[in-house]
Amino acid sequence: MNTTIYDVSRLSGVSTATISRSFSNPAQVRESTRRKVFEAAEVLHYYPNAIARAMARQRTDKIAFLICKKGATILDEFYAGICEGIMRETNKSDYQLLISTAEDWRMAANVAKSKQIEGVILGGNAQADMVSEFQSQNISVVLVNNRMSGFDLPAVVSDEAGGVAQAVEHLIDRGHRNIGMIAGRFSPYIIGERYNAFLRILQENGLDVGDANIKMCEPNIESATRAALELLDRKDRPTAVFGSNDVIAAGVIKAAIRLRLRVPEDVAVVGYDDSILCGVTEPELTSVHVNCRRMGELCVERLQAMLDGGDGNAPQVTLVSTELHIRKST
Amino acid sequence: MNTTIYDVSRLSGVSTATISRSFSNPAQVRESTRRKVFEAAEVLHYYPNAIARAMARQRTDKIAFLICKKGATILDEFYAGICEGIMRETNKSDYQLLISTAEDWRMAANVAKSKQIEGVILGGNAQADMVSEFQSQNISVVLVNNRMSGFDLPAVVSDEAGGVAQAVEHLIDRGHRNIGMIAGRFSPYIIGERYNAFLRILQENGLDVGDANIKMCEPNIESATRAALELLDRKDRPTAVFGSNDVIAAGVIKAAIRLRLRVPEDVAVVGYDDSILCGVTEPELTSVHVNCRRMGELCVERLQAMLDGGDGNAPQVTLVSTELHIRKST
DNA sequence: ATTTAAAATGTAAGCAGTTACATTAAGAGG
DNA sequence: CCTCTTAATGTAACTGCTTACATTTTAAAT
Repeated sequence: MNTTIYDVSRLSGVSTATISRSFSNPAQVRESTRRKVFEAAEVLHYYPNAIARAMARQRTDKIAFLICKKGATILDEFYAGICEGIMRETNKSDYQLLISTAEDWRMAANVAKSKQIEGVILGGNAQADMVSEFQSQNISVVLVNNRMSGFDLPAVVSDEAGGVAQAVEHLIDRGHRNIGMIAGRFSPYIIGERYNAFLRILQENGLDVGDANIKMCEPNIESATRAALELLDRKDRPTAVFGSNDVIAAGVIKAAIRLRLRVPEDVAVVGYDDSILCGVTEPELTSVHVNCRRMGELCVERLQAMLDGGDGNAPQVTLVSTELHIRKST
Repeated sequence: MNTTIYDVSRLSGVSTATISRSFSNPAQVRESTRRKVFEAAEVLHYYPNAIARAMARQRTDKIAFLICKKGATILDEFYAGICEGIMRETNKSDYQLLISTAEDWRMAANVAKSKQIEGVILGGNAQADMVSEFQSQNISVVLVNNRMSGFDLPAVVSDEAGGVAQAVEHLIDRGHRNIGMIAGRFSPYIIGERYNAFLRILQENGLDVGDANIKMCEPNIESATRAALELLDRKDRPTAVFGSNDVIAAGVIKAAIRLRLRVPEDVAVVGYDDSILCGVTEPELTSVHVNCRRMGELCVERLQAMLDGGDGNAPQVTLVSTELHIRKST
């Protein structure tokens, strides 16, 4: 079978306890002994068994990233970015990462329990039920790109207000006074943040917020294009439009092309997310860059801090700042 | 501490062996006994401990998806799709899924061993070294979107030749006789397949393959645009261009716009992957749809078949067929 | 009612580590 | 050279489940 710590013990003439210590806490073992141990381990191709270790330590070092979303595409560019950050940061540690969609929170909770997961990062629209289930099972939770009232949960979110400010103030700097918005119905949290921030920033700058200048649409490009056509096919149309994300903004550009409006001369467009689409539209799309990878990394850091004890003093909500990438659409 | 099988045994008056069987092999246990067991388990909130189970069975039920890629974006739309398929299929089973990038094969191998992974799905450009390491550790391997000579490995791949045929024959059907290609340097496997298929299909249809009609470029839209400008800025320019993927094809459309060529009247464009970009370009891009999700699912099925014994008779290479999604660019 | 085969259940020895506690070795100081 | 303190190592119980093997129950057949 596999070589075990006992085989190494036999060959090296050192007790299993010391071998165990050589691997997990080398400082406790004298240099010379340690060398004997590692030599024997080398010879036998010994590698500690994580399962047995988990069993004995009553710790699994397993964390999970659960994406609570339904629909065709779960891992869109945004969540893929977060996922990469999570993977990258997890790779640095000894933690193992499970990734799963979680349409059904009950299932997710069961999985977490039976798989002995110690902490989860919840992406998407996590439900309160789900969170309380995790908490009752003593599983640490970090939210990403979401917030949940009624729970004292650490969350890692992008600075939505700041991002919208960058986008809209850029338009204002360019001289625009009549600015519209198309808001796609993505997650409630995101849409709420961006919508509110948009209104607030216009107000702060003493600009008018006509109802007609804000349109809601479904989260796909066709719907966005339709909404933008309505918005732009008027004499008093806005001279600039903020799309609540890049897909929406791409729809605005499409609408402009159909109406034979020039971008950015007749109408400037700004998107959000700085996705791959930005290089594809004609003209290229100015957009708010969200540092998804950093968000993912921070989630793992938070979670590990909680699991390794300490936690307590960490700020509850970690804000990741955005950056405006200016391209030809403005 | 946690409730264990012994607690359930005590409360229900049934031996631990029978309790174990009630959970993992209910058929072996009489209905009435089983009920007693589950009742007690319910009362105690007992849930089997996967770690202990793995320890006792000498099986971990853990598989991993390793993406061997470097660069900024690992989880692009394509791999995200595969990943989703893998997650979905894994969710149906009792297997646990670890996901990791694997820039360094040596690291990957160590991880796999220490984390007691039983099988891996290798995406991207897996190296032969890596595969032999896994095999020597008795870890089952399935390749996805790749093939490796010298190894008798099961692989799940998209039908590249078929996909290219769909794209190019569609152009031929539309009356095009002078067809160009822009090939981005993505993974060697993919580019080789698509390039060769392109040549073969032109030949099969008795069409000329002038060297000038095929351009290589780096895998980004700027480089593709430059290559397309060269290709299209000639009197004898092709009337249709096949981009080796959607990003490349989007570059072709950009080039056409700059040269004031109308798409599809002056030049038709076909892409590959049917990504989110297709709805964004103006006009929308005809593209070869790859069923990534299905590929992911098939990987898991193959791997589980191998792990659960049987395997043997399964076809070594599983081909997933493509589908041409015709839009306005042709 | 008795025999017998099959089904259900129980007993207890692993699985491969960790770690509290006991023991021994190594230096330090007299 | 002998204490004494501290560092290093060893002993063995423990983690929670599975399963080969032993034993008991059940039901069918005589």
